[in-house]
Amino acid sequence: MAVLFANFEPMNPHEESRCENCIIRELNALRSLKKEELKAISDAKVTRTVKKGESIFKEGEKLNGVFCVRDGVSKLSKLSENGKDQIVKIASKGEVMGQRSLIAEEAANLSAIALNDMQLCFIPKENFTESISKNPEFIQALLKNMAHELKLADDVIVNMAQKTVNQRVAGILLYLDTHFGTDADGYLSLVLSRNDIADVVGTATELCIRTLTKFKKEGLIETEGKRIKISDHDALDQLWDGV
Amino acid sequence: MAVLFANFEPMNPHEESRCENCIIRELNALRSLKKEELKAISDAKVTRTVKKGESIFKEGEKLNGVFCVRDGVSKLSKLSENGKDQIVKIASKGEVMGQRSLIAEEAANLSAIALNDMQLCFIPKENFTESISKNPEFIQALLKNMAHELKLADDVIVNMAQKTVNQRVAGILLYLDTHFGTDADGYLSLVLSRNDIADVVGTATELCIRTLTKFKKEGLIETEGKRIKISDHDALDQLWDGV
DNA sequence: GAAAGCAACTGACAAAAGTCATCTTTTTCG
DNA sequence: CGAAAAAGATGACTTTTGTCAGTTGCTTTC
Repeated sequence: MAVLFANFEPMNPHEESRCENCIIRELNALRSLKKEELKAISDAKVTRTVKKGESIFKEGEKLNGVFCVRDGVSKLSKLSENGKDQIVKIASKGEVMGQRSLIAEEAANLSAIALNDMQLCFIPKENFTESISKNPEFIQALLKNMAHELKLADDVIVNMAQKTVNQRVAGILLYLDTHFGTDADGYLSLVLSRNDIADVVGTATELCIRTLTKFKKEGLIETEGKRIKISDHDALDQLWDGV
Repeated sequence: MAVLFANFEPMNPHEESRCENCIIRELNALRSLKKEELKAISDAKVTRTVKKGESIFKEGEKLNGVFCVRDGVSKLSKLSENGKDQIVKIASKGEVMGQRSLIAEEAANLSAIALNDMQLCFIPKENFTESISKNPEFIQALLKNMAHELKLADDVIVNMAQKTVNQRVAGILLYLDTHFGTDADGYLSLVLSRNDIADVVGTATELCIRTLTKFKKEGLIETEGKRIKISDHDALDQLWDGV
């Protein structure tokens, strides 16, 4: 399985996207939040609309709550010292952004930017931390979750350090396929700019484009504008695995 | 500050290294473990000696406890699919290994190998998980800790993806300096093989050696056998920062 | 203390990745 | 709509990184 992000499993598309559902899904696999807590959180939340390209929060900012993605997709990136952005995570429906910062009581380490029009729920810090301090099951679920994310992060470190750009580009394509699926024509549903793909892979945009062009010539993918269709999934898998 | 590992702050060298201290230090900045719990853990622990080069645990293994480092240094690495080892962390006195796996209830993601002769305390799973389930302050300290490690891991991802081998070699030298200090002659106290340095940096041993040779010619470092002395700390800093 | 084995090192070359300039296509917006 | 801006694409070139083959030198061990 192509691990380029410390992400959660793909969401069941039939799942509802109400806020109650979203916080349960991300933070609370064990359904450990009590009814009253959900109600309290639900009442406190503020819904916000963010347009494509707009910033949700920036690295270094102090967050006073967490954002739950109701709809749309956001990239979480960090500016490296050489001036290039590195995309560390892609958050979509049902995922929560900012909880790491709240828990660690640190400023945000990443910037969040909307990749398309989004609907967000904002849950104030107080509601979030209250659940942490008062509900042991909730903390345990959170802890387990973080421990799992930490493993995935280690995997990403290994992949970034050891895989070639070729392999990592194959990886992001497979990732987009398993996590966001394809449209009616077989094209990857989540359309990223070449520049964003390069920022995920950690390479220059030109090399990213060249790599995609090469994949196209080799019959691994087809493209139409910025849209990409995977035509030889197995070959991409093998490329990723280094066969 | 050079972040090549998701590690903790350097340990105060005057701190005692009894087990009570070690688990407090790593997992329990808030001194949240109660006296009786410490006693119970202390009684249950098993001390073990591991010689240089020996394995402590291997990735894929199921751990039935955590290891606390009493003395010596261990590398935590993962074999990438292309057959190369990537060192993800260096654990030294006072640090705990294996807790991530226990918390996530997953097999070990990393292998631990002693870099020199070591003294370890083994704390059985039951003692560890009991503290987790019964002591809310303990979990909170752990959670906060994990959240912080996650931030560091993200930083490492960015560094591996965006920095050159040159910069990353400078980074590990600075890291070794701040975390393990120097001996009487000014040489870095923790002596790694060129191969291990390469495995931290994520490059080939030959390139790692060449880079060190270049640093030597440029007057950034001096070497004597495998020992390394930093002669121009500022220049290494600037290199790391990409100035 | 000699042989074996390993780690450090070097040269020569190949492959991968980055950069700069330029051109084309698509998208955005007044 | 049409101009301007942004994104995509490609060529030519440089730099970085990887690989293979081999030498040197240290250290371990019988």
